[in-house]
This record gives sequence, C-alpha cells and structure tokens, in this order.
Amino acid sequence: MDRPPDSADPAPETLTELILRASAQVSSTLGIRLKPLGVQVDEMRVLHALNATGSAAGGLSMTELSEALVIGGPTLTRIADRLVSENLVYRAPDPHDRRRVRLHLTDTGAACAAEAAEIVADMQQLLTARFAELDLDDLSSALARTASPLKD
Amino acid sequence: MDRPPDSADPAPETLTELILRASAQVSSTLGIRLKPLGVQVDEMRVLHALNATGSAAGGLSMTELSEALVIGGPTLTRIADRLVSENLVYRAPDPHDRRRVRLHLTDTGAACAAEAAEIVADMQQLLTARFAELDLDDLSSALARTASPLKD
DNA sequence: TGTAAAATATTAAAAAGGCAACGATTTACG
DNA sequence: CGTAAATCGTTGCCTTTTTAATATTTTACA
Repeated sequence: MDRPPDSADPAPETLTELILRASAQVSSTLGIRLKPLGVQVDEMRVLHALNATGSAAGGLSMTELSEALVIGGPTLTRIADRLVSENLVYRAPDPHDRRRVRLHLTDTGAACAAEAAEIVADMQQLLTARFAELDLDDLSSALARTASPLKD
Repeated sequence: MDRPPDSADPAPETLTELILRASAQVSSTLGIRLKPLGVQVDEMRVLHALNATGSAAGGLSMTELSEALVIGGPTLTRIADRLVSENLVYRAPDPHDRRRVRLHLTDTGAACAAEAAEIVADMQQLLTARFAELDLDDLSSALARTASPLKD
C-alpha cells in the first residue's frame, strides 16, 4: 500500500483549514437564506447580539459589539449605518461617556431579528445532524474558547 | 430559579453564531500572522490546496479550487491574478479541455506555502489546546461534512 | 488643576469581494 | 454533421471591507 517515496506527501488538511472552510460554507448558505429578509450575515449577527442583550440593558456600544463579534471598528460603523438607514437600529449617546454610542434595536429590528433567528434555527438543524457523534456542549464550549482572543 | 417573565429572554448564542465567531477570530489572528509573509488568508488557502495535491498532479482548475475552498469564481480569478503577479503561482492551459486553466505553484510559491504552513501549525497548537476535551478525529470529520454543501 | 496620554467612534482613500454579463470551448442530441 | 445548451473562466461595475488618519471625550498624573 506504500506509495513511491518520491511522490511528495500532500499536506493533510489542517483543523484550521477545516474551520475556515466550514465557516465559508455556513456563511454562504446562510447568506442565501437571509437574502429574502434583506439582511446580510454580519448585519444579522449585530441584530442577534443586540437582541440577546435584551432591551432593558441599554444597547451595546460599538466597541462591545466589535469585540464580541470580531468585526473591525470602521466595518461595524458602516454596518450600523446600513441598519440605521433601514430603520432596524438606532444610535443613542451613552449618558455616562459621551465618546460612546450605544446601538439599540427598533421594533422593526427586533421583528427582523426574530425572523432571522428562525432561519438560523433551520440552519442549526442541518448543522447539528452533521455533528451527530460529538457532544454539543463540549463542542460549544470549545468553540466559545476558540472565539476568544487567540493571543496576538 | 425562574426569572421574572417580563424580562425578555435573551436569545442564547447559537452554534451557528459560535462557528462564525470562531472563524472570524481564527481568520483575524491568522491574517495578522500571515501579514509578514505578504499573503492573506484566502491566498494562503489556495497555496495550501495546490501544495496538498502535489506537483505531479498537474495543478488544480479554477472550478476545483472554487468548490474545494468555497470561494466564488470571480473572487478566485482575482486571487489568482494577485498570486501570479507575485510569482507564487502560474496559469497553464488544460491540455484536455481548453476552457480550463490549471493553477500551479512556482518554486517561490511552494516555499511560501511551506512557510505559511508553519504559521498555520503554530495556530493549530493554540487551537488544539482549546479543543482538549473533544475527539479531534470526530471533530475533523464533522467539520469536513459541515464544509460540504449544506443543501441550498 | 492642567496637560499629556488613552479611548471611542467616524471618515477618507485604497483594496478586496460579489453579481451580472460575456467570449470561448465543449457536450448533447436532433 | 450541425446547432443548441451547458460549462469554464474572465471582465465590468458596484458594494463592502480594510487601513490610516481625525475629531472628540475621558483618564492619568505631575
């Protein structure tokens, strides 16, 4: 079963490459399904984050969102611009720190977030099936750790 | 343990969101580390794919790369343009089908791929530590399945 | 207190990505 | 055969992201 030693061993696919590829696939599929709703993936992520904090919490600042979602500052500003122009989100100054701007969901935005969540939930089912032999709680915590800063 | 019913239940973070966030973190960190090499993440992925097939195999066509890496056609053309202009890759016509173009690594490209692979390997160590309690083989196969088309 | 340093968000310019349409080649099949 | 349809890669055009620089406010501390 040995191959000739001169045929260079193809580099095996790394876990890193696997994560990048899986994410590209998820992002692509999700993007297609979100399209009818008129939001793109990162916009949906912002809506979801705002929704997840609850309306009583006073929204999230740009920096908080930027760190939580791993999206660059200027990019986030533009995403917010779009969401504001679609009336899904509004900006409000932070009363305690006037440098800060806090983003809040509008009612329309909350409704949109809810619809998006359904689409994500469908996606979830597709995904979960493929993780059948894994403990999802372990996977979640591992992913959560992976999603935090990786030591620059 | 019940919370007051009027405090809106924050949407929990979904597995989907977790994958997107983990990937953003990986991609961001990897991008920073790849910068000194002068290649970006998707460029590195192309180099890696070409390297993985081995030089004897006659390279990969644009379509093959596009499907393998989940990168759109026009985007891939532009990535190839960049890699060609940096002399890391060259285009060669497919002898059996003149519509096709096959990408090949140059010697410089192979060297670059090798250097990039080391950086990815470092990344790997960081990552693996965070997946400690998971069976990596199971994880890999689950991710590989996730990375294949998710039924459009 | 006053001033330098840090933090926050935005803007401007450059780079990269994505959609629609196109030319070239191959395949299907009447 | 010959023509219609499908496949392959690229290009044009517009949107989005990224990088660098800026204005504003807050913090640190001499």
